[in-house]
Amino acid sequence: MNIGKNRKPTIGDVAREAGVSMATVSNVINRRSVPLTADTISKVEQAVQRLGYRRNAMAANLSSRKSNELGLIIPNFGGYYGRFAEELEHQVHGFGYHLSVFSSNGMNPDLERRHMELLLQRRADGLICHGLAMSVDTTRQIVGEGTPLVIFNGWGWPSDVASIAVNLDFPGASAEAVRYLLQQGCRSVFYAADRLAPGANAQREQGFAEGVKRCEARAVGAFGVSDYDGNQIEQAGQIDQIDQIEQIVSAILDVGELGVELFLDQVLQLSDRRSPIGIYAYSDAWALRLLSECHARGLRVPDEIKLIGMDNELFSQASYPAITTFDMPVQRQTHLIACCLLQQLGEELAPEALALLSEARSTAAGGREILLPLTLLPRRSTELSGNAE
Amino acid sequence: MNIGKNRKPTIGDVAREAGVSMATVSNVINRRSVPLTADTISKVEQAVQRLGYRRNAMAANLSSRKSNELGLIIPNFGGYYGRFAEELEHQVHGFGYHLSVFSSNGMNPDLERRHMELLLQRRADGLICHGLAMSVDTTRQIVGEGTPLVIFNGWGWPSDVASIAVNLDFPGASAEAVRYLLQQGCRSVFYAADRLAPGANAQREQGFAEGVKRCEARAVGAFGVSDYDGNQIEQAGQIDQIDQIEQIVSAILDVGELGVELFLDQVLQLSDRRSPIGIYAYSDAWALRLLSECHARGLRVPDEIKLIGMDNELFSQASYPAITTFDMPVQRQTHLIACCLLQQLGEELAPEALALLSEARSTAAGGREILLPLTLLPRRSTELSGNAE
DNA sequence: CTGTTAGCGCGTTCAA
DNA sequence: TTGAACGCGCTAACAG
Repeated sequence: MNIGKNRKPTIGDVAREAGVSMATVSNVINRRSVPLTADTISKVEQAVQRLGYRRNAMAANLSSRKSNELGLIIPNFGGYYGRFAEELEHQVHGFGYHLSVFSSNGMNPDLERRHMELLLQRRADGLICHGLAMSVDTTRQIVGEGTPLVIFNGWGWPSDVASIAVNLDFPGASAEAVRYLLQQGCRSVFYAADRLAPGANAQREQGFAEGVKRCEARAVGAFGVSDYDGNQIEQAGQIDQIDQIEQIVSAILDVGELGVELFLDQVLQLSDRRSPIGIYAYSDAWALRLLSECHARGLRVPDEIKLIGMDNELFSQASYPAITTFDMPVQRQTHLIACCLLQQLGEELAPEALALLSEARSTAAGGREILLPLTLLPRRSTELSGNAE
Repeated sequence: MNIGKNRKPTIGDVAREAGVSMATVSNVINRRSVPLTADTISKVEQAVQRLGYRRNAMAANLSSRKSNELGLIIPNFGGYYGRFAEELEHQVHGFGYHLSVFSSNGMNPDLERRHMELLLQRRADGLICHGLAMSVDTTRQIVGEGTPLVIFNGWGWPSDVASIAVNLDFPGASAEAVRYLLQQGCRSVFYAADRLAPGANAQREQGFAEGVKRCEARAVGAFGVSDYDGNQIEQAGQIDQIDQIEQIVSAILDVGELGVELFLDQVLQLSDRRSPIGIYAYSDAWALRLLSECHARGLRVPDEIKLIGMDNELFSQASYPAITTFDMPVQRQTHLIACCLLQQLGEELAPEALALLSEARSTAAGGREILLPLTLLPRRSTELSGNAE
């Protein structure tokens, strides 16, 4: 069973053992389209079995100039990103690709760089990266040309470095959070930001501000004073129960920096307390911490405070009361990403996949920044009449 | 800057560009120990720069018969396992190794098999696997000999397939959970099992049962009737406040199968309700769900129900009341694993690392199953006088 | 110090 | 169908 000293059996060993040529062995192993005798096949397979042969991927890849490997770089393995990785792995596997997943440990630029360098040295066929901590220039320099790069949840990447970006619509979701909080009776709304978090906080802030502005415009419009913007008014038409709003108190506070206690202090101070306070948090994790702090202070959720999170983590449903949050369309996102990348790699996509892709592209900014909507999942933490706690 | 059509520059191109030989280029790139003229080095480096050369890892690995790659297979990317992966990556990188992480998606045997096969085809230098879903025989057949395999959180692996196992002491922790709950005044204790979970549930069950038995023995011993086991008595000596226990109600119930509602129903039915009920859950996730259900029923935690989880997830601290749980010594575990593996790969370990390793080995069962203790983190959910809720 | 050369294990011709 | 031969890009001896 052993050939030499410690050497693993090669295709040549198998050929000798089976009494055929190396080419034949290769053909059998790779299930080529060349016609092969059933006898030959079984001879080879038996030899493979006897010798315990396993193909050497490095040699195969070197020879065929293709690694069938895709690289994924995410900030961490938890929650959304973890689900993302698992789903994407599944998707690309259907096309014969492997996915190597690396965490940049909270968007550490050095780690990002290192992982990316490794993937390129391994001649990965394609790269999928979270909006990176590295500068555009650095990234451009590293990835150069030749290796397709798809960005997800990253904004403003020039086309010469990333072919496309598939993003979640955090701005839209944030505006929706504001709208929903107001609709549920809040007259003061706050965004619990986390500016150091490895995610799209800026997009959330922008969307939050936008949402506030939009509602104010609508309120003003209802009073016949002026309007903010024709288009905005149109969208504000969705806001049905807040016609009487005169003034909305709103603010963006960095809970990451303040901590939940100081954050809540400021929130309570800024709001007039004559209506429930709405808090939209950067993530479910922050929402949970805030919820806990409310409990500790005897602030009733959702009666006095209404909470919205983001990510639909398992614990947001398991907490008490369950936290309203946004569902992340991980599957749609990974599917689109896989399609984009595989297309660039010259794979044959199914017609429906192509249709989906071109549809998504058509609605994208410049065809290069696809935006996927998030779905609000209303739960107890934002209910109107608080039965909960 | 471009050589041919689409070909990436090779070491040969660099050599030509720099006016030196391929071997010299290789020496410069790999920072060999051979002495090199500063002039030569700069010539090569400039050529590398000009051409945008990047070493081809596949060719290098093929030639050197070493991949510098370690493979890690975990059931999922979340929580403990995610932290584990990141930490291990960090550890092995110090020795020039890369870590490729794969999730088996909740211990799917097919995925495990596929990932393992891939890693072996890539000629990974070593494997680190969570106690696998695959049978021992299957694993033995796949991994064969030649590639060192270290198991973590897996029990009963024969030495011919895995060189060593580095496990967390779930049995010990579970016994400790029982002891602690009783000490905190509980007279009925339950283990909320999850038999389908991709983790060491059996070990927890065993430890729980052991813990109960131990305490009963101690109680009986206190009444001078008989004892369970000399050694057990000795250990039971740690239990200081429960000498008067006459009878402990205890049970193991599969919350994964029952769901939290039915589980709690049964718990309430089985216990006499004259003292707080202690519940030790398979994981923090289950503990949180149970906590939520308690809230919903108006059961006060920790006054009426005391809860212990496992994993020290972020949310267990952020929930209300904060959940008592066990801290996982991720760093110690990954460090030991890295040391074991690197030693087998012939790397030079630091003396202190070697000392640590041999010490851990000496206390291990047969020297091949290292057991790492978990630390209980007492929090509000098990406090004596319940201020919380 | 530097250059030459022979593999590493496999894929892919192209005649036979 | 098969077999021999070349190339993938690099490393490792050894020879200068």
